[in-house]
Amino acid sequence: MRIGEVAERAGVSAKAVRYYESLGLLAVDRHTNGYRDYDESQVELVREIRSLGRLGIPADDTRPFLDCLVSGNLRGDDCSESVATYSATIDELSTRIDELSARREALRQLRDHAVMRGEPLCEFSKETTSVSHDS
Amino acid sequence: MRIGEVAERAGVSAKAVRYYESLGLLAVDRHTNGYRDYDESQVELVREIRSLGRLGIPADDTRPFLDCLVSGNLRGDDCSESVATYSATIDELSTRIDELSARREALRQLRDHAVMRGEPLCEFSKETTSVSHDS
DNA sequence: CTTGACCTTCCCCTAGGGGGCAAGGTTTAT
DNA sequence: ATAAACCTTGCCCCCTAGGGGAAGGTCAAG
Repeated sequence: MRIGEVAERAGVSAKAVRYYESLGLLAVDRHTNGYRDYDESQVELVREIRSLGRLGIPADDTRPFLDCLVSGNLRGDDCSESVATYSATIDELSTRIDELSARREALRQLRDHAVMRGEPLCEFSKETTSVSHDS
Repeated sequence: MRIGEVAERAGVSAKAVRYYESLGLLAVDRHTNGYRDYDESQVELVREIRSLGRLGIPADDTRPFLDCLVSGNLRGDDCSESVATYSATIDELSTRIDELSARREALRQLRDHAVMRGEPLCEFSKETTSVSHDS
């Protein structure tokens, strides 16, 4: 099977498949004319990389799942290393979410203070102040 | 003033200062020997870029704040364009936080299902199952 | 004169590919 | 046989926000 068919069946671009290979995630045979030659199991591997990518797991961190599949397991997460990767990714996401939430809160304060300085001391501002949903 | 002093006083690296210039955020004079020559106000601009960066506002999006300062305002957010940038950044952060939260929830489900498959049908598993704080 | 601190430009690196180009292989239709 | 159409190959540049380092110019002090 050539790269175009693999890409289509896995739902990614041929460029992405070559990129995964460049990361060492796929060991690809070559035809006599230099074309890459894939088999069915590698379509599954590309799908695994892709679906983990959608979950925010970087391609470089998918090796446990790929090894798990290559070892004969039906699912990439049927190995303890894969589950550990899940947990590590969850922790990283939590850290990231906390950071972004703190930034958002800081920005809201800055914005509110700026708006207050911009509309200073309007005694009857209740009528003109927007009460709509805040962003 | 040369770049090293600007960098030190603004709390960034000289590389960062050159990078800001390459983005068109700073208009920098040159000495006769080719060295960049800065004045006090540009230290303030670099500080503004840096502090906005810490809030998650990309350097490229700091122009309203810099223009506001250059126009003579004491604060970079004393202009409506700056406040609009605050709001836009808040919205982007909210979108990003929602995405990450959804990913985290999906990962938790996958992890929990994987763990259940890995420890199948343990009738007296209550004693051995960890009750500690989940990650 | 030389050392050391500081400056300059230039190039490669990050994650995950996207876009594009020139060259060459394959297949099908005429 | 050949042309069109499509596929594949490698290669290079692009994105963040600079970091690291090379190769070399400039200046003050010893």
